[in-house]
Amino acid sequence: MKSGRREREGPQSKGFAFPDWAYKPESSPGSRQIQLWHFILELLQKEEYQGVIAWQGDYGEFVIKDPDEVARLWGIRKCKPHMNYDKLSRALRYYYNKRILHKTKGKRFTYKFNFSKVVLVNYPILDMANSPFFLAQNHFNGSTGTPDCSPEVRGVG
DNA sequence: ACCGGAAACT
DNA sequence: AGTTTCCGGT
Repeated sequence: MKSGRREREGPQSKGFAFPDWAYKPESSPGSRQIQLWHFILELLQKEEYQGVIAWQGDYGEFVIKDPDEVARLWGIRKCKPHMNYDKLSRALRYYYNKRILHKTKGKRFTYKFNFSKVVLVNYPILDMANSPFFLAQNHFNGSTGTPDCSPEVRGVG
């Protein structure tokens, strides 16, 4: 039988799930703040946000059901009170060239992840054996979405 | 709604 | 580098 870890699967998710190691606590080396695509993944992972953003359609495809709310939540996380969908979507558009995302044309508020890129670039799968991802996964899942500007995470020293 | 250049900010 | 802000164009 397969030795891989079981994939996360919500009760009502239609067979779609990320492998556990796709979850990462923070951003890639270089930037300290959470990245937008991490945040999107985070919302997508939680069932309480299925009315706001959810997987839909093809593999890796998701639809933003409530653009204003997603923008609001992103604004809270980044402490940008004036965030809106216009600006958030600009950030998503920068992912096109980076090949992290692309737009599903014709479908409103619908984008699609390029998992091969997202996964391979950000997580050295080959190094999974002794990677901190399995540990990080717990950290990630335990995250309640504390804003990066929160005093809790800001300066302790 | 969606696109992408340009400049500013971190 | 990864956005945030702004905006003219489709």
